[in-house]
Amino acid sequence: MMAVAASRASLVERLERRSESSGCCDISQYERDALEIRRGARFPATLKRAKALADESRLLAAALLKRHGEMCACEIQAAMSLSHPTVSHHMSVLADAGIVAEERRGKWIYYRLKDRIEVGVP
Amino acid sequence: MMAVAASRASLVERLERRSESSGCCDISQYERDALEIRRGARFPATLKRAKALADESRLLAAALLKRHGEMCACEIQAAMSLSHPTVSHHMSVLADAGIVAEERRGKWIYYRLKDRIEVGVP
DNA sequence: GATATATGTTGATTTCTATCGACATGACCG
DNA sequence: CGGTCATGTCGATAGAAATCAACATATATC
Repeated sequence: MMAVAASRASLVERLERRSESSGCCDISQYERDALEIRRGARFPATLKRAKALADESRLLAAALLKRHGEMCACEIQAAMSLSHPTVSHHMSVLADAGIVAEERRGKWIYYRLKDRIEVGVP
Repeated sequence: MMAVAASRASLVERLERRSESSGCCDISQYERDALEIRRGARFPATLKRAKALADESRLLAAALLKRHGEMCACEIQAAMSLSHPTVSHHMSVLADAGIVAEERRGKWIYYRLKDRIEVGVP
């Protein structure tokens, strides 16, 4: 706690030194700025999509779906060369992030990419 | 090793069962497909960019840079509310992924967003 | 209803990554 | 040159996440 305060104090001084040479605002303005971005409508969803695509297997699944349009879980598993629980987990992450849509047809589960899934900077 | 072979064999059977109701290819075709995508020009760079943006602090830094155009390391640190080594590490990850450009001016380091940094599905 | 099959869930284990204190390096100034 | 300051690097630690065997649940068939 003391260490945090000391670190913040030295950061305040640093910002002040920089402000002598070019425009700069108060440390708490930066903090508020960050809070506003985090609380923005797009930030949490963007972060979630980025995390979902930040795994090799999951990005591969997305790329496969882009190529084939629609695939069954067993096909995705074949391409990933992983165990079925792992594939189930990964596809659940993609679905939860709004990247894929799933559809059950009897015993089989089919996946498709959704629209507007690119990760841009919010 | 034996477990892997048994698992793959059961997956082969599963793919065959599905192929009776709709088109399906051989397991090794899926494996080759995956290898081709991984080896593609865009896959590694896309994965790297996704990983870089998949951290709350780094996505925040990118969003701040989008808003302000250019920021000094100390300003980014103020917004992130993290220690300077952590900020240094994060900005290094973003630079390495080709998301930010850095420019040293004396003792100060300035960062800017690069063009075309969105993460799409390759 | 019993059995087989496809996939979801759980928990343990391993791997990966964010974080920071300490130290190192480079720029600036007197 | 010595001292100060900004940021890079290192190593240890804690937390997050990928992985799979075992178990659970849902669907299909006889």
